[in-house]
Amino acid sequence: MHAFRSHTCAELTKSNVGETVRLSGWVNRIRDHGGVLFIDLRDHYGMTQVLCDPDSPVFSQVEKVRSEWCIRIDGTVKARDESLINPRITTGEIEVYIRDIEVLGAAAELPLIVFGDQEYPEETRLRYRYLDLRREAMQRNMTLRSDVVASFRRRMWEKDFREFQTPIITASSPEGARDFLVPSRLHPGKFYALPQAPQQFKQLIMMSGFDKYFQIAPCFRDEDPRADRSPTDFYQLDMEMSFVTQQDIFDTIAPVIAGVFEEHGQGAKVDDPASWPQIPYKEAALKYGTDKPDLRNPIEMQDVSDHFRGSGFAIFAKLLEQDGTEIRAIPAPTGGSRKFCDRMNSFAQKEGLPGMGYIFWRDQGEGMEAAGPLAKNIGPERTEAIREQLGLGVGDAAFFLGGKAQAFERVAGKARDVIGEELNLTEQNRFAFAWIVDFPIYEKDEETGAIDFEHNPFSMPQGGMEALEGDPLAVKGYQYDLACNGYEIVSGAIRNHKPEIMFKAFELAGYDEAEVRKRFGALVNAFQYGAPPHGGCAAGIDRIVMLLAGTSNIREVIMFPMNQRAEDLMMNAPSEPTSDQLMELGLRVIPQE
RNA sequence: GCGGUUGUAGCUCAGUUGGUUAGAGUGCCGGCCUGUCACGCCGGAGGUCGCGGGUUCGAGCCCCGUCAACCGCGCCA
Repeated sequence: MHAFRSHTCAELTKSNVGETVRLSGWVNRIRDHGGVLFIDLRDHYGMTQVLCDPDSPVFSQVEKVRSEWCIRIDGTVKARDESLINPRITTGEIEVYIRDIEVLGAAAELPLIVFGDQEYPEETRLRYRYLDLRREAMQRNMTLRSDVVASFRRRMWEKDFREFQTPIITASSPEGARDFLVPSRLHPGKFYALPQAPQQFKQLIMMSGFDKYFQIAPCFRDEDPRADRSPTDFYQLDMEMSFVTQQDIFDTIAPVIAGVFEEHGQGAKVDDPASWPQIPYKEAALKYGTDKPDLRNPIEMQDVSDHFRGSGFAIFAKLLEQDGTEIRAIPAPTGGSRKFCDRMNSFAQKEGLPGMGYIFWRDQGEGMEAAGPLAKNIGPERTEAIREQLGLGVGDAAFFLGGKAQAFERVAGKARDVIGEELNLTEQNRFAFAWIVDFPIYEKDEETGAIDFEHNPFSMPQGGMEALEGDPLAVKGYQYDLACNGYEIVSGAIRNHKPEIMFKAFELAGYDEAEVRKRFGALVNAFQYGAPPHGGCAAGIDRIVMLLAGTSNIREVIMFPMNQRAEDLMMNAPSEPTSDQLMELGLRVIPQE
């Protein structure tokens, strides 16, 4: 017999009754009845009830066993009495009578209990990740992750993409985020960098004639984390194609994404990729207040500035006299109660805005009555015009935010989410996708007035060289994101493969040719030797798995994540180097305050 | 860097208006129990109330500072 097991803990059925078997696993739960003692033995695959009584030669040893000990048992498979069958486990028809036991690994008192759904502080979970990962939900999440990656690979291979690995220790590639630097021992004073993405390499792979590339690629960025953003490193399905238009990229990757969501979405509705809308960035900002809208929520915001211009509501009327200001309405069907409106108003205040004016319409005997502080101030005619524009009626409400879009848009978008959720307007059990297109290439720094790249500098401007001759802020790129349920899950572009357009694009952002050659030398050089038009995208693996697992915390789907301060509590990283290491690298650490 | 929330037993949490000896569940240790599957019953150990200072006759609770965790902003695809 095998040293550790003849079967897994999920395998035994009625058909094995009478057999002598060997199982290994962890003690999930013990039920000691004095005479008879039950143990739920657990492994990756499932659970088997094993039992023991004083007739067993090893009873006294089995009695000593505790939760999470790793043990091996030999025993006889017994059928359970009809009344004792446990339908909740696959092995519920049988149990194994223990005749021999070997303790493979005893366990000390546990900092967290594997069995059950008890919640634990993340600090504990991360410090003892190997225990946390034993839990059913984490076993499920990590298995899902592996299956999703496998599914992506299979779907890409089926489309004739090839997977290539690109360097991890490489040159700093200034793409916007902060680099992780790696000191060079052979070249004291010089540093490698970890790639923020395989961006330049994949473009060079296109230069090299490979046509269709993909990779499940680690990306490294030294930025602060969020619930949906892992610090330090994360994984992307990175892909690039030659001789393609933006639409070709969509047509290629959309079925891959949709397929993975169909396969692992547990029956949730997945919007048909052919029907995914393509929403210009500007329109998304207006309607949804974000470039990653949740389209399960039907609410669309509208510009209602005209109704407030010169109105009796002085705050808005005055605001509108300034340049670049507007009044935005968030319609809230079925939200027509003062209680709800007040709650949303205080939500806006908590988010740092002065507040959110509102109007709601209620039934008043012979007709509709508009209530709320705004309605009084602007009068019945304007109120009615607003109601008509927004298509609202009795029992509905509308919220209003004013000022420069930049100042309130983020909160407006968040309010839209909260309203949709609280009023049950946001559809459940659905994955709603939208391409966001026509991103601006440049943005203006509010303080300095300087023009800089809004995104990474690799995108082809729509209109090419000609477009770059005009107003930089009006230039759109062949650059796109895919949003799903309020998360950005894909980002990509048709690349700028013409050196002269590239130099011009950088010039507008204040970088001269020498600077571009220095920072993107490999690409610029390569582009001189017959560059094919190309483009691609990258899909966030962690975020996709997070959505499929139904969690909003990315650390639930990463095996060994960092905490909020980019520390690995389990491995004790980061840590201080030895002085020998520093010496060898020619480095000295400047003590911090 | 900034803001919010939280910090009480190994773990999850309660703790009233500032008032005597800080509680519960779970886990742990011991005892009883031959059909449980979140087994049950009895008993026990286990506490720097994050840390420091202050107010007060008296602080887990109020005040100031500080540290940590999470969430968010800035930042970042």
